[in-house]
Amino acid sequence: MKHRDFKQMQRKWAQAWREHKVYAAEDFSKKPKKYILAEFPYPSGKSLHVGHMMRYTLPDVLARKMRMSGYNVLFPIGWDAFGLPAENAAIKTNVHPAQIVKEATDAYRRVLAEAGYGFDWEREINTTDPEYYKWTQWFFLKFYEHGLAELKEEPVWWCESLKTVLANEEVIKDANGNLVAERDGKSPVERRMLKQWVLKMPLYADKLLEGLNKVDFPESVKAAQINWIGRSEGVEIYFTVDNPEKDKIKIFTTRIDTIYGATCLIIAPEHQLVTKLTTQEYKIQVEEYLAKTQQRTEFERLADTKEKTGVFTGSYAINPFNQKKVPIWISDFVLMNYGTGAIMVVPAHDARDYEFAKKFNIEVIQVIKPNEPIEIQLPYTQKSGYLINSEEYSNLTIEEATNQLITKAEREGFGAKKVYYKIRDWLFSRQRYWGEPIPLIHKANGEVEAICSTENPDEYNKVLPLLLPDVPDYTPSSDATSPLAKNTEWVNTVAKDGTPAKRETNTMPNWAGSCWYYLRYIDPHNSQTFADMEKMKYWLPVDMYFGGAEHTYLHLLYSRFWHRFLFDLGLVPTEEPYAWRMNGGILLGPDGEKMSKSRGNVINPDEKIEIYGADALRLYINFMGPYDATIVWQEGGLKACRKLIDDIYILSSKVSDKESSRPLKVAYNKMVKNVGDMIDNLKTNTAVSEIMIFVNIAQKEEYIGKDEWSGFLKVIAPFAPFIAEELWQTLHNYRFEEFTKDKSIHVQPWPDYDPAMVIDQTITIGVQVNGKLRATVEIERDEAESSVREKTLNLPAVQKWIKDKQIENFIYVKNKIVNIVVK
RNA sequence: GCCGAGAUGGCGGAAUUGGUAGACGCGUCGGACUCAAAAUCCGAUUCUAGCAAUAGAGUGGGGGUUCGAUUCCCCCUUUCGGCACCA
Repeated sequence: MKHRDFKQMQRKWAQAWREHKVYAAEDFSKKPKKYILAEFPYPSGKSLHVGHMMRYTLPDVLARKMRMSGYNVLFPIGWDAFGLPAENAAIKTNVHPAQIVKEATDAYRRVLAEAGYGFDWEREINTTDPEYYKWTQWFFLKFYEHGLAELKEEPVWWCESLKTVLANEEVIKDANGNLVAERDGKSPVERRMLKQWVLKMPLYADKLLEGLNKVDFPESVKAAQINWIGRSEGVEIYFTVDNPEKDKIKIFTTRIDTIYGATCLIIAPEHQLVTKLTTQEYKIQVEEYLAKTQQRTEFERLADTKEKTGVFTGSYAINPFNQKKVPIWISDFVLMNYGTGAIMVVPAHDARDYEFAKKFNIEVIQVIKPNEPIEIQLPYTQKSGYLINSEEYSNLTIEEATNQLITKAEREGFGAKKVYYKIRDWLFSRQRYWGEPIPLIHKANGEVEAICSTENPDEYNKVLPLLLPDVPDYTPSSDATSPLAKNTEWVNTVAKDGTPAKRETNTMPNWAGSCWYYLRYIDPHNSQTFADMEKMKYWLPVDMYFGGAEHTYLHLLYSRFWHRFLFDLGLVPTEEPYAWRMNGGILLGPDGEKMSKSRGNVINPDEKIEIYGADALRLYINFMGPYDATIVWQEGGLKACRKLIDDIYILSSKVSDKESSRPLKVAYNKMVKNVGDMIDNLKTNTAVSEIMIFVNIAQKEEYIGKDEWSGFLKVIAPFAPFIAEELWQTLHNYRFEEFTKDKSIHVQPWPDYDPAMVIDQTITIGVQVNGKLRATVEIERDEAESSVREKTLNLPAVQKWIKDKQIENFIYVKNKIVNIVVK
């Protein structure tokens, strides 16, 4: 008896569960809450990708198990639907992006349900829904009102093939080291000078760092975010130029202790003093150098780190500590957009400085010596040792010297402590159509005005959402103007004072909507506010957050920033949005290579569900390995899972009113305990193994008692929700027409196990002689050592090894192992 | 260069606080059923030697701690991912 008509069954139950709201979460329930979140999909293309299934399967198993274990579980889903794929498809097919999104979400919704995911469909959200983006716009205005959203003219990343600017976080290196758009992994980017909206994320750098101590994220994510934020504590020192105007050059260093070893200053080619400091004598060389650096793209400048280049300006500066005169050079390895755009060169203690000094014959003075009298090679870059050649600071430790040097600089006014960060402003405007309109206007006099105040509901409810208008043509252009600019009727408006004004025509990046979607799930239909505070207090923070590693610097950083800002305004109850995070691994094709259409090794979940059924595919995804591992697809494993389901159907014919045999009861209780523990520890691969072990044992039995069968179905319910439901209904002789939520297996309590049953009374332990296993012996649980000793010493296999020898030590670890040490 | 995570049979992967390494599954081999194949079922399967009992080796490599190490410590190799002239 096999059940192969899974398609019809999947559809039937998916529909019934949805109609009866089997997976609905309850606000303010007295049960303990669990908010389990998996990153919501971007609906593009025809259907689900196997990556989606990799991402949602384990969280779904967990959510189902938690629900059965008595938790009030919130496991929601929605659509992150603004952005390029829908827009590009729209341009190509001449269908409105809203229509494309609708078709895609309809398809996704159906497939997700038929794959057996128990989402709370009552809370489905869509970032492109005006009722949703009304609040995205409202939040943006909050940033604007608090001075965190700003219009800035600076070099930004422009992507010509996507025809929009991109944020730093959206620019990555491809396999060849070229800078490309993260979106598609191939479109090259270039620098352009443009006036754009930014969110001032660096102002939250310290809070974002501190917040990491309060959350349970993988080490890799924490380390990566810390590195991306790039906090660096140091000192700014003002060197005086030896010229009639006594110009000051501000340098930044984290190694003030090495200042007596500074033998040169270097300023960036873009530094404002370049022209002034260049003497007549060096003018030609400097101009040549500047021309050469300008030709090099930023990419070349960053990539070409092997060979240092530079040119002397002809000017000198005075080290304020020892009045030493040092030459001022220009080099493109000094970056204008970090620190002060000027550095002191200490060749003896910095690898880059050393390289530069060697090439241009700059003096090298060693000022730090390691504590141990060991031979060292310059540059000595370790931050340990004591000072030499540093006048009154000589012989001090690095820490002592650092403190004293800072004190002196601050007292005498030629320096100050300073912290710099690598993290930059978040570039927040895009020149594309399919995004949230930015709710600001530009007055004729150049002033920017918000279209409403976020403090006044009467006002903002009238003008928000600022609807995305229709335009004759969404095609983006190369001149960095947005398609919205083509709708002049929409663009022309009036300011509050009645003067003519133009609307901001850039749109928000598609990351905007995902910055707060987890808040909206909590209260998706609220028309008064983005989410009710009491409901947020009940549900927040997200207890477990599953997603992709690619979002470490993007979504995961952006949304933490967004949330922390809202917390500071008192709008959300927690400092951090996500208490715990796990990144999903990657699924490789059957050939062990990354899946790609060109390689033809892409696994299509629709196809697999068609052949093997959703339950089998879900079991296999759980079985193939840990959630965060990189795993190779093995069709055989999927077949084995299909076979497991067939075996379960066959087993159902053995269900009897008689009591199960003792061995089966033991196996059952162990299975219930192990599977439960393993799901709780997210080890669903071994949980599936435990189910297989039980099935293997049960197959050898003549019959299975109803109690064990009923518990077994509950245990498999999170993994194989369809077959579990089907067999549960059969077991109870329920009629489908009379289905109600409380008859569903998925709301039944998780089965208990008998602790006495899971502990074996007779156990087999290993017997070692000198640490080598020589035999095994059967003992009673907690058997006395003397008895175990007698038993083991008499074993022939042991006798053989100890016969003429003296027993030095007899180690018996209770119920675990015996080790006989002989000489 | 820096940061993070890894390295266990032919393959995916298992192994509470250190306590019988290789669970479970795939694959392979042998057998049953069949005219035959598929499907299914039964058995074997870390490697080496041996007909076998058995012995030796074995969790990337080398040391160390321990009665005992996949697990703890030190050094090294290597794979994957990320960052990278950030002063």
